[in-house]
Amino acid sequence: MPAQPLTNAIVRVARLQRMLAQQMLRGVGLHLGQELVMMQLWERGPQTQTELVRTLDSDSATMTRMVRRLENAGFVRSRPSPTDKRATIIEATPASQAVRREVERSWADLEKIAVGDLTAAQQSDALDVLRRLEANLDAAARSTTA
Amino acid sequence: MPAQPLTNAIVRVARLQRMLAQQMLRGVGLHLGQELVMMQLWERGPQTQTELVRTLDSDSATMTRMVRRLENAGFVRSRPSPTDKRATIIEATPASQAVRREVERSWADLEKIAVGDLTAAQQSDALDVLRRLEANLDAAARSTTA
DNA sequence: TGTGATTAACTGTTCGAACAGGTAATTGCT
DNA sequence: AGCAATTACCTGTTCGAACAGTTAATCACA
Repeated sequence: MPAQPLTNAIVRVARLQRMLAQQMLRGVGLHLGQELVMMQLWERGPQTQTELVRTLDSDSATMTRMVRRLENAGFVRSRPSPTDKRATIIEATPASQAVRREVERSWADLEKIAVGDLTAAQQSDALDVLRRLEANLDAAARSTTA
Repeated sequence: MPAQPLTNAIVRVARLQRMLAQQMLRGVGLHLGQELVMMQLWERGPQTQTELVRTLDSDSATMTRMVRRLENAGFVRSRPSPTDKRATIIEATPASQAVRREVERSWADLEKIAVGDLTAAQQSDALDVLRRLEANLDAAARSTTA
């Protein structure tokens, strides 16, 4: 029994989830994290890098390079914004649609794995617990960041 | 409400926890992940790199470089194993003890933040939930890895 | 005892994550 | 209109994470 049970449990769960997601994405040709960008683009359509950063709670520098790699890999295309010369609009390429279904299936599988044999009520409890933890951590993060 | 509620919740909780841990470690001079190595060495004493890799569920290549950086930073010292010429024994330096208390306090703080105002019963429930998720994910990870 | 498999550590490479800065475009306010 | 602050994006750098492949030492067993 570790000294910080919750903290350690979160670390372990997150690492396992990460590992599984990575395995699943491997066949698709996406690196861990890139799937979040693609799903965002598939679902909400073309948008600015800054919009992606904000929605995914990411970093400007990380997004610049991630977009460049996705572009080199043919998953994404970028064009200058017509209204703001500083901004770049990113969109999923038609070719990327070929892997969309598989990415979405991977995430559905991941959820299914996590759920396991939990009953509907237990799933709901689990979600409550995670939301509670998130709220607690978020409050602390906000107070030290701000 | 996201399509994969548990998956997304885990991702968010883990990211917040990570951010907070990083903030806390910053003042100590340790990078995220290095604190796990140090705590292992502080608690269980000198040990082989391979032992660290196994206990922390890490990677041989990652550990090689992490140890080298910790050594350059003065937190760790390495010496050849007397019984196995392939192996290196790593130990925490006396100097590293200066930050031990602060690292341990940080982890205690992190736990306290996660716990928030949860009652003892709720904490126990939360732990059960996380253990359940871990077991589910672990089973899947093992079956695909093996 | 010698030989083939395993093990411990290392290098090379690519990636996301984070921080520090830097430039050009835009906005806000006087 | 003009200037300061903000914003969007970028580069440089350091880190852990993961994968592939190398070398040297050790082990297992025929």
